[in-house]
Amino acid sequence: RPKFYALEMLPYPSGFLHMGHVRNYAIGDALAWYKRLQGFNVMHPIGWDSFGQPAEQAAIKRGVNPRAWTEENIAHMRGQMQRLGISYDWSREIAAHRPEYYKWDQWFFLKMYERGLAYKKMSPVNWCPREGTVLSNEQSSGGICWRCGATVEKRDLEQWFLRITDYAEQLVADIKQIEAGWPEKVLKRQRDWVGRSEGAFIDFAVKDSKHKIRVFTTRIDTIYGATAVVLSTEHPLLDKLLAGSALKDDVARFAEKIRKQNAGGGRIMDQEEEKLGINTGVLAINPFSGETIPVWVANYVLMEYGTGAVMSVPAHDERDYEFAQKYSLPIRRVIERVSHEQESIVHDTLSEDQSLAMQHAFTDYGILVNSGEWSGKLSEVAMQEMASWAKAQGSGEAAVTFRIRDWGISRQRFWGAPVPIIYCPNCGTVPVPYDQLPVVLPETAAFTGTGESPLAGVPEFVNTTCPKCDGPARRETDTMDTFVDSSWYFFRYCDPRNEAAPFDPESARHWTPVDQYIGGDSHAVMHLIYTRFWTKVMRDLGLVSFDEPVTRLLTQGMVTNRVEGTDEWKAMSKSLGNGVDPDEMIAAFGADAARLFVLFAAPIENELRWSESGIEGAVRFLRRVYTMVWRWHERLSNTTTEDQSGPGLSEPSTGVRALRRKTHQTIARVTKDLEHLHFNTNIAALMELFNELSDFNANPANATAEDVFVVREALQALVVMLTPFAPHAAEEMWEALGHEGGLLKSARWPQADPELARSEELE
RNA sequence: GCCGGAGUGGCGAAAUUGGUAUACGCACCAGACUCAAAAUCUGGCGAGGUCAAACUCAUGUCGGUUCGAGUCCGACCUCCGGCACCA
Repeated sequence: RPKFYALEMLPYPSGFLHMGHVRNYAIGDALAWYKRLQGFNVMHPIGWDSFGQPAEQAAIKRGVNPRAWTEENIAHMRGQMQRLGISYDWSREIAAHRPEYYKWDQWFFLKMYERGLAYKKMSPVNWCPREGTVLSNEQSSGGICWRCGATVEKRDLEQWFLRITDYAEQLVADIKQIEAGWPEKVLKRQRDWVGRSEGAFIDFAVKDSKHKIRVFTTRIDTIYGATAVVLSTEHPLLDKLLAGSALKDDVARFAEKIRKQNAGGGRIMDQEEEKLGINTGVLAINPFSGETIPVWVANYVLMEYGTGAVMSVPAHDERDYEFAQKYSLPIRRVIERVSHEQESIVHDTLSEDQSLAMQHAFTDYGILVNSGEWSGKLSEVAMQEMASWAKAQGSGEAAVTFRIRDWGISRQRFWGAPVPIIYCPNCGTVPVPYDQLPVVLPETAAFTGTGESPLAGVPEFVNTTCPKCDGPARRETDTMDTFVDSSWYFFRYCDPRNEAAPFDPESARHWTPVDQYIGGDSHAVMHLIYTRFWTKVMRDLGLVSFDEPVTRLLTQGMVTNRVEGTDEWKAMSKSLGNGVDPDEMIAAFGADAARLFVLFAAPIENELRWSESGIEGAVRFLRRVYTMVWRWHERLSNTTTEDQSGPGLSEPSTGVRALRRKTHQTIARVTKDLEHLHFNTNIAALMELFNELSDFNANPANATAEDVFVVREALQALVVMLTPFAPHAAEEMWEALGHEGGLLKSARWPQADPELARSEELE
């Protein structure tokens, strides 16, 4: 049978399912059931993202053992999933905190280390003071901790990184392979995050010096308008350029002030921030015009992007314009607007007045003016030619830069996969040999919460022997970011008990890529970028043969509830007191009604507003269908050949024709909508079919053979099509209709007869 | 500021390629059943208008294309989300 891989995002075992999980799993299970009934061989696995901060926080605050705490949570949540009746293949269950899983995190780390993709460097890292740990760039976006919201600080630490920047180009280019199946808003955020930008590096020679300042620009066509070169306060050339200068101390003081503002409190500057700068007294030479322009240092130039230096073109860049206004730097216009009527007209000269009259930077493309031999050319043309010219002159080249930076995976935490590295006084940094994996976490450690790696306080872990020289050595005490665990877990499901490899490539060839992945869009950049990166690394290791791990992605909306005493709908949470306990819902209404409601109440990508009366409506519907099935139970389960022969040769009655038409129209509509995951309209269609059945109003006691036939046809279709949304009820009703061995054995997804589904008008 | 997405009853929402706007459900109203209530069943339910109908007006606003526009085009308004000195 053809395979289908339906996957929901790996949950963190916090201890309790919330309604967002219920929605997620109801969607995945509906799809899994639909595909099974269509004859697919469906893999529908689940597991646990069981490393991470909360277990450690529980250990710090309440002294519990993180492993025991985690296992208890998993046991409880597994029970909740089973009460919901999600059809998972429990034989494939995995958990990230178990050595048989994280052994392979370490294995991948070593493979990357061998290939130079994992490396260590001293680096200013994003530091969350509240949690006492390092965060990745993604996790500290906007200068606040993604988990606790604390303001992130900068600290210098030796950190392990994965070279995701080596794959930046592919992470953008390969989007075209998945754009048909992924939501545009996710792809957009990924593109933004990778931040690919085409432009050029240009070298400005420094007057009376052998040094050159390299800038990055996307607008080389504006270079004749450059009236300054501006460096970041962190720029490494700064000290050399200022050696012996009278202004040296002033500049150093300025840089220190800015550094304090930015690092202290970790605040990321925004556009409202005032631009501050200082003239270094150094002069640079524009390689195009030969003009000499001043070199400034300013707070608005970021060291982390491009080269940490820019050419300042106030006439054609808003930031440079603002900076020039403040410090009275010249503003020289070198691009003129092109209008369609006058595309051939060149404005070669502009008066000084016109330039000074600019109220804003003109940032569009246009025609170059006051640009020497390039005057009169269109921006698009000039950019290419000027980059080539610069290269020929040895003063630059066309270049592509990216915003994404390498993935820092070091965490000064206990509850994670240990980085499999040993430091030997003689041999230096030594990778743990593969046959010594896994590097097992000790049972416990001292949880001080101070930010020191807890593993550093466990001598029997730290002290080891060097694999190379057998001398005494120390283990690395950092653990890995938990996003490592979730970057490849769905490959492990294919072959979860393999002890010789993360998975057998054969089994991955069969099951992957994932046909449908379902989860919240909060993972649009972090998890979904990392897992795409990891897949490309696995491809280069020969483990998989494709570039992209997920063919179709669905991002579900949040489940919200009214906050007591307000008109606000917010995501359910304990602190707001607007949470709904899935177990209580199951106890009060049943798992099927809860699942039916969350799928019916809104399109899955929309926010879902919780409603008690809504779920009661789902109960009512299921009860009505039940009642009808039981009314017909006896007549339908005592099948005679006559009953199954169809409406015979006689002219069918209007009512019979109408019911059959509705039945087949519904089958066609539901089948089509399910392919597009429009569960809300599917369920509405099933309700319509049921209403039509009610209107048909035949009495089982004296129904004709024809009546029995059409009622059976309609009820069977209804029950089978209800299975993805209410599997328990459907199973029971299927048996009541006279079938033995259950739905999976005796039921198939119904087929629509287009002839019967044809609308009345056409007859 | 830039980039996405969305505006349809009291509410969640439907509406193939432009072709009966408001399917389905919730809430509400009336009736049946009941001593009564709940549950259940039946009917009603965009607004105005009428005994009832006819009719008029309604898919954020203003224009346009078309025999015909929720849907297409132009301008604008509002809300939600993302990014935010990325050169």
